[in-house]
Amino acid sequence: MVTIRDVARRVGVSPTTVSHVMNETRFVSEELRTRVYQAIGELNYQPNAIARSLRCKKTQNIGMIIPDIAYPFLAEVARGVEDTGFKLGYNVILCDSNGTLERETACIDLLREKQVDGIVFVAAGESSRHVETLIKQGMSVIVVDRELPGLEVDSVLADNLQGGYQATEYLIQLGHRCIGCITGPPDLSISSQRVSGYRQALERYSIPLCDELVVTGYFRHQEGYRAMRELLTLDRHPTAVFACNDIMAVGAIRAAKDKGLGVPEGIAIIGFDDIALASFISPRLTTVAQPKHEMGAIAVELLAERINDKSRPTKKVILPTQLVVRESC
Amino acid sequence: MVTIRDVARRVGVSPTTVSHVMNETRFVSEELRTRVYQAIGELNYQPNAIARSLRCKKTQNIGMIIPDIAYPFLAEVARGVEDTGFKLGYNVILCDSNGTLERETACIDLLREKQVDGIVFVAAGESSRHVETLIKQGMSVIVVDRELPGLEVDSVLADNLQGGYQATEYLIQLGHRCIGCITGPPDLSISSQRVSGYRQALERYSIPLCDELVVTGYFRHQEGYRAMRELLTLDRHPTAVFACNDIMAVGAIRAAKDKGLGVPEGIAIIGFDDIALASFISPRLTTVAQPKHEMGAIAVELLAERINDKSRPTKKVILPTQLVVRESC
DNA sequence: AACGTTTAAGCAAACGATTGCGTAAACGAT
DNA sequence: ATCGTTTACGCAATCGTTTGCTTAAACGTT
Repeated sequence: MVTIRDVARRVGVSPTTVSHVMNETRFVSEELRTRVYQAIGELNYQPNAIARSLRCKKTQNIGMIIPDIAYPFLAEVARGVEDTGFKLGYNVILCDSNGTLERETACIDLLREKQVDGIVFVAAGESSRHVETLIKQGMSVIVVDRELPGLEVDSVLADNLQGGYQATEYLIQLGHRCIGCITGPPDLSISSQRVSGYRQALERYSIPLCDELVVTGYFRHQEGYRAMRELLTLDRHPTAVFACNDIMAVGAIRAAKDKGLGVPEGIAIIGFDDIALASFISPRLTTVAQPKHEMGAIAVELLAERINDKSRPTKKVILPTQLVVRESC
Repeated sequence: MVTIRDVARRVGVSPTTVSHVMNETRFVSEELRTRVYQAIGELNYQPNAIARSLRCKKTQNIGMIIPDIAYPFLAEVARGVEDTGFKLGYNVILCDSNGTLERETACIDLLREKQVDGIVFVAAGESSRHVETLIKQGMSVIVVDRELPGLEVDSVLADNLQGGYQATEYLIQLGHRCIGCITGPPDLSISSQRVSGYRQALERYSIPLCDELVVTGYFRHQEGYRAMRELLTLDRHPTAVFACNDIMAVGAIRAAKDKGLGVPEGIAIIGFDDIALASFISPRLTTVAQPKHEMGAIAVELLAERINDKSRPTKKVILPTQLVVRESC
């Protein structure tokens, strides 16, 4: 491995000077500067980020803990994180928590050992204990797509309440009066917020809400499928369904069709997220879009701010959702 | 920050001893050992991986360069990588190359600076120049889902030829004689291999192949859509289409339906990859499955082998594909 | 000519771990 | 009692940078 010392030796200067020309951190004569750069080129020298990190006490790495990188919504958020992380000079260490608290804790420990400058956190559940201690220990953290109640922490998420309202209102405006809802995990506020939006819309239009029309689907295809079947066994089954994310909507459409119900003729279905495939499946999925890439981008920006100023007051940014009308309703 | 020295001081021993009890790298008396562990607990000490990396010249980090983490197939491979990386004690630094050679090179440089122990590489194109120099410089590399011609490098990929053959043969066995093919980027061998499989199957069953039935789709939804429209304008349009990946198949189904053609009644469509959503969309997608998670897992295993033995001969593992019959044909 | 000031660069100590070598104490053998 | 061995641990160098403190040389002022 070629080190800064090798470069220095070849030019006939001290490592100090080489360091200074590379970082432009103090004046070096034109002549030396060019000679240093030349030597760097000739030796194909690349600075050792590990050594620098040790000395400077920052790694320019951030961790990203997410429950499942193969979950389309998260993958797109991750793209945003990686993208603007790259722009801001950070690399991201990916940690898949598999949705379990256990792995989550293991990831946190690993990332601490690796001395990441900050952590982008999409929690598995909504338990905030470990995040709390993490922050107390001085780690910079940004929480994405989660509400960790009672925790002073930067966060970014979509306006799930509004989104749920938009979805439901749209269904109501189409004339539906019996509207089902397939929720995510009940302990996730992003899910319950969407459901609240659903309830508020019903209330606003004086439609009585009926508990058996709300069934939990845990944000997974299979569960969307199962939940829809359940809804369809109801004596007076819904004419429209709000699925709290797109992949459950896909599962729900599947279930409807399996029962001989066309979408949207037989039953209307609206999703949430607006994943890439939404506009291509059949029927094209009407859904509520979250600004996924932007969420990732803002997350990293907030995190960078926090890293550079531990004492700035926490921010919580809530991004608007947008109804995307296609064919499934 | 609490260092190994703090622990040593509190126990009244040298840092050496603390290091040795932590790494179990030489005998330390039972009594000291427990006292050290106790101090570690009390101080909430966590070793600094950066310092260790500097000294030991390995980081236990691997880089993963991929064109797009939001591409479902790659996301699932990435899960495999992250998963078994975790098991083998590696963290993965995610680098999205955006499919451009430029970003790819930038990622490589960054990862070298960060001193990763190895790189999991899903190339944007099939240019092997930078990978070649990377390897020459002593970096451990595993190439996934790509063939880099004329390069001595470990690699893992599915048997795309077989997969293309399976898909096409299945269509033929269903009675189709006029079969279209929507390909990936022409310069990607994984795509051209699938097309070769397609051609071989036609040949095997003595079906004349017709060039206008083969149109390039670049592996993207929109292109799948566009390509299908193109196929449907043909005088004698195909009765079945092999799309070289699932998301193009989804786009193709969309295009067929937009033309009033039902799937599979009007036209049969088969995909490739078997992404998670494939079994839930309508119609359920018949496709050729790649062992995505396994590919990621094997990639990391091979990479770990290579890291531990630079001189072992290169391996190229080719995983079998599997026809998954559902409803779209 | 003597002395301060500026300019351009080097010395050496960090950063926090690991590890080859050395050593004091205890023990056993003669 | 002497000497070799074993046991259980410490010393200090090292990994490759960065950076506070110095310094030699050049220059300007009186």
